[in-house]
Amino acid sequence: MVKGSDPSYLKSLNSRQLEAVLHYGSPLLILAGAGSGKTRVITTKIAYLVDQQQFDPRCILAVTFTNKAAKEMKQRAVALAPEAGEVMIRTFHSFGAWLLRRNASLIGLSPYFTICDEQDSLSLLKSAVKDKLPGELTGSDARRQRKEFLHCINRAKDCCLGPDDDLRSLSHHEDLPEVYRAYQRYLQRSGNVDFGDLIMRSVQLLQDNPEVKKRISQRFRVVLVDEYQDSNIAQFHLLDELYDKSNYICVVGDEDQSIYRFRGAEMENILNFDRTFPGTMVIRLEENYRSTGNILAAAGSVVKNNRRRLGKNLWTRKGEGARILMVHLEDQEHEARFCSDLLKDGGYGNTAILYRMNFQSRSFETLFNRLEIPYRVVGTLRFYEREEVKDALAYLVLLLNPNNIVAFARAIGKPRRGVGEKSLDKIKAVSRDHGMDLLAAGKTALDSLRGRGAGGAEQFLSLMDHLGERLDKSKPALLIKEVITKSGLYDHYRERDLAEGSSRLSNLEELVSALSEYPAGREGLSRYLEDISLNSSDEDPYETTPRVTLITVHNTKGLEFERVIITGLEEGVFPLYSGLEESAFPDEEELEEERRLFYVAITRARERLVLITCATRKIFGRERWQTPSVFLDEVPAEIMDVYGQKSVEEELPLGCGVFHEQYGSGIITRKWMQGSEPMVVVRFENGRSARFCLNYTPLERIAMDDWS
DNA sequence: CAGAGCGTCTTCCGC
DNA sequence: AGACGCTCTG
Repeated sequence: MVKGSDPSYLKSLNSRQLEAVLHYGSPLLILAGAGSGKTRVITTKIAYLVDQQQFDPRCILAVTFTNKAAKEMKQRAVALAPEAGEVMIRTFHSFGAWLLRRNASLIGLSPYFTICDEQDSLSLLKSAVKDKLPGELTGSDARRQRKEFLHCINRAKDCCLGPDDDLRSLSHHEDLPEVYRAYQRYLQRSGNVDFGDLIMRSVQLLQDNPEVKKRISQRFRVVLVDEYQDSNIAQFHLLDELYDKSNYICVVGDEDQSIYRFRGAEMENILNFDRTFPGTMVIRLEENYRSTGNILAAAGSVVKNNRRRLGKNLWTRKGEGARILMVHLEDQEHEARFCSDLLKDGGYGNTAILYRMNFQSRSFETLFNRLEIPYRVVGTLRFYEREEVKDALAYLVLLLNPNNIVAFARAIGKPRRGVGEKSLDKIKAVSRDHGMDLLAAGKTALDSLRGRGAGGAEQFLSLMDHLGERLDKSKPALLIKEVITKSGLYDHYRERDLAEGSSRLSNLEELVSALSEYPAGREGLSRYLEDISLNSSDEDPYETTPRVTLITVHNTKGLEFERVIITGLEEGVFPLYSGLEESAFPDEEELEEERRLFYVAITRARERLVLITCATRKIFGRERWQTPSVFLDEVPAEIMDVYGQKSVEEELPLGCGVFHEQYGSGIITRKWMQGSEPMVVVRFENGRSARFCLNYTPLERIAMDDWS
């Protein structure tokens, strides 16, 4: 079986990596530290299986976390062994979509079902709740409540729980089951699934249809999972359904990099893997090829404060490298200015500026635009989430799936045709009562529509008829072109561009060219729609000028940069306090997740690491005092250089003990800015409180033990 | 039914 | 500070 000599790609591996590549048989857990050559191991393993072990590539399934990672994995595997091109490499969600489409009829869906994003989900939920609980959710906080419900529903799906299951661990809201049920019914009727459904319904499909399960688990003899630390319970179930004792399963992950708890990731999956799959072999990859010694020391010293971990020790053959730079600044404008100063060395392409929340990019963008520093912002406003793009696509979505309520409402209402809520409700009612799709229902309801609505609806429906006739013959690019011109969207957006100085028309042109790569007919269109709904990053591959990268920490997963600047290292920002109240400190689990996030951020750096903390920051349009992140204390002082001084604020954070010459010892209970004057309220030992301006009143910081 | 004007509440992270 | 949704008016 095995060819005469080892292929060259095995020779460059270290012994642990080699062991992981060659292993076969029992379940395998690879604990791969940051920068330990994880992707290389997986791709080599794939290549080895198809190239040396003569596995049929179609028997191998590799699951990644992002489409970008999937793409990269395939490229690298193919570079090692061309046969790997046939291996199925997908994200969990994309695999779910594949499985559901092939078996759509078994679960009462058209194979052309559409995957809805959060916006679509919210609007579906709105209609569902309106029918179900009239008047219930119409208050001023209706939107907030819908979001809350949707959040719970998503979490339920992450756990594979349906509306009839016990949901009390998620929310005690008594309406949740009913809202969930109504929402699911709406999704089904509308021919939609959401992200959670892609996994949950796949699990159900396999559980309810033994013959499908048998077929699938016989096909995929080898299942590889990357980023296993971020899998959720539903994904675990899916894996469990695919698993068969005669199959080979291998998961790769790093519990220290588990950063998606907020959307249902379950660290227990990786922590318990060896118990769940008896006979598991565990291999640790601890040699780091990315970062200098000092950077690894910082990372290790931070993450060792976490209790929930399996533990590993990263090491490197590189030297200590440069010291870590820690910077105290006044506010986010100074933060941006400091970064621009660092960039005077011209290292645009080698530098990434990391932040916890997307909106933090603003101060950098403003300044960099002014200074003409080239930058790219990773992962904001996706192209297909733009209003005009969604508008045009709604017509095509509706062609493929004429039950799609969201797309129907969007398309018939944009541009304005005089069809409003009333007319729409009539059409929906006809569709429901007569069991016809929305386009057919529209025609039936035409007679009963009054006034402006009638003419508009008729015009719209005849356009859809015309497009429908061409659906199977025309290329998607031609169809969308026709949609844009004949629907009136072109005129609509030309006027708006003129009025607002925007460039939405050019986005529509971009849409046409994006579609031009897809083949004619339903299949091509359907493939395009799936690609855009599951693809997060659409980076321009023709990008050549070196640019600074502005990116959230979450988005840096799997990336590395020569120089990394982590900004906003302040209590409440990083670690983020999610509660609305200032006092909503994170619990231990949340804090550990934030710490892992910080760990991920640090380990993105190859050579240089800069940590920035500001004394004040504008949040929600209000200037707020900030306290340096607790994480900064966890980086060893002996490998850091400190720039800038601690401000008055940092020396006297909220809650610290202070001494006043006259009044004695007390504690700071409030802080705010009065104009440019920093003010505090101190509660003294005798129980009395007093207000001071820090510029005029000397307060000495003391340890709390001194007086309490 | 559509657009203007106004009040609200917000924004973590993302497949 | 800005987006969004709701209300009011033509």
